[in-house]
Amino acid sequence: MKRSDFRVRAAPSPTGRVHTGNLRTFLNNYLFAKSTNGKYILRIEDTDQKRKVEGGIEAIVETLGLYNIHFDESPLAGGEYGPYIQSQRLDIYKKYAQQLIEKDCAYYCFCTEERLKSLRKKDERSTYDRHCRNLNEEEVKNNLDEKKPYIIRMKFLVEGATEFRDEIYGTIKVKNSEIDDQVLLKTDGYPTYHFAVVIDDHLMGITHVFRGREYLSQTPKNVFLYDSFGWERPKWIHTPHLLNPDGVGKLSKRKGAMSAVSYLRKGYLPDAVLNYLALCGWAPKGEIAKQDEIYSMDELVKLFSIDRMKKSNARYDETKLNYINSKHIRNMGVEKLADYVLHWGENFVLNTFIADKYDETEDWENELKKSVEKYLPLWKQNVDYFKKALSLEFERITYLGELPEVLNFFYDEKLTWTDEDWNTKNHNKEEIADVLEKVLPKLEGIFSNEEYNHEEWEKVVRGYADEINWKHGDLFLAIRSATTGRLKSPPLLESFEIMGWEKAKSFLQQAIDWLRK
RNA sequence: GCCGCCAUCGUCUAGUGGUUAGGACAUAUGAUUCUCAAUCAUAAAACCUGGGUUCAAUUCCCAGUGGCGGUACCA
Repeated sequence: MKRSDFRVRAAPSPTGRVHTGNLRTFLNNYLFAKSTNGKYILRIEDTDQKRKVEGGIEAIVETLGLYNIHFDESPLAGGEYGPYIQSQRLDIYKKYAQQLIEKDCAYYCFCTEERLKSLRKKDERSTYDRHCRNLNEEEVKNNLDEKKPYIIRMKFLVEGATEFRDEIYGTIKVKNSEIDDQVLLKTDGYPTYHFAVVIDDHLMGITHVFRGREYLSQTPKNVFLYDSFGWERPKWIHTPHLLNPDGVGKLSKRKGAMSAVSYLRKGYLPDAVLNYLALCGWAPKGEIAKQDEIYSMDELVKLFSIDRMKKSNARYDETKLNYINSKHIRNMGVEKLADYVLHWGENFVLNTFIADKYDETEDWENELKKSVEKYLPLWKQNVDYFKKALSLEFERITYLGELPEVLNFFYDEKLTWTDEDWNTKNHNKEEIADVLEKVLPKLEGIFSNEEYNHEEWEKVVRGYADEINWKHGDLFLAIRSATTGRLKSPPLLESFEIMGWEKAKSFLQQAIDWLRK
């Protein structure tokens, strides 16, 4: 088989939610498909009617699109192997279930749920007792004639063991006595996962079943079906899980998983999120790995290979994600980043996605929305000014959501302070006010001369600090608080040059008033 | 309970039958600096335990322990 013949599918339930964990699974599938030049297919597994959700498919496709993950075939894009939604394939499953009965690989079961429940005692083997396995033809016929509700179960092997190969975990062997007579068709006529997945993967020509490790010990059920039909087994690739930061359990929303949309809204770059996620459980070969671990999507596609996948689970670590994101932001450069930020504000923060229907909006999202509503028009008003302001801050942030706040003094007319915004360790507020009042005309002197330079500015401030016997740092800090409203900011001179002296002067005066009030 | 899988610094990982076990994030210290960030330098930090096999085991085998997953008319 040529690599370009590879067909890989993602098979989510249409819940509309894409969280960190499943985003990673989508990514792994995508990287494998693209790196082998194969096809990437989306199939919706909506066989549980209780969990059916309206619009969930659109939400998933939309979300992945935001990350530049696209499908070659899907319910929305179509393809030769449709329908790509399992609830639209019920006749197909019924037909193949009948075939299995004819082959004596499956049987009707009329057991009630109550009966099955009573079989399941805690701490004991809970496999089905195979009560209906040996009903004779007449009994089955009678029950069917009586319209008794029924299900169809696979007639799994009783003795021996099932062996199969996983591309990551190697040869797996499970005793057949461990495997239940899995239900294939439910009372409502819908197939179960293990049945539908085999039928569809076969019919859709899936060559590589790339899925989470939770299916590993269940795979013999799939093997049995492939073998019963006489179909060629696909290659199985089970991938380790992403665990909670504390290492307990699969990553859950409660313990740090965000929705895929929320990452973007908060101001993580799509490539940065994917960069991080790809590195969980996978690493490029030592010799070709980049020291800083920063990879673009293109690079990931080039480097990806399943023999570099780990077998063990990885923990989710937000600090590493933050590092990767800030690197991606820096690497982008101001020009490109400025465009992206404007796009981000409009299309990620202010926009409402289909996917938002399926996740609660967090408080920070509402607050971010408010501040972007306020500042985005100002940013857009003068893109050149925005780029200059951004150039001072973009290397100081970890995600874009910080921008409205850190850029505020470039845009606000008035600043507000609290006592914590001043370094009052060495000097009290009155002293600071007096000094600011004295330093103001000196600064004005500098900026009124168009020929001023960096040395001159430093000389004036330091000189005055010496004069009044202040530490240089204390004076810079006082000016900083006055003109930016914070104790931490980009370098002052550069900030003044961008915001203009008039604005800085106005802040100084406001600060003096505030300190004295 | 039973079954399957896994096990390198706090975290993500590289790597090996003989290595000073490498990198990244995070942490600490220092340099630089008007603060922050960045940068540079330095430090601390790991082969789960016990048996084998072997001249030699972190590496191979077995057991234990721990973790994850499965054991549904969920996927």
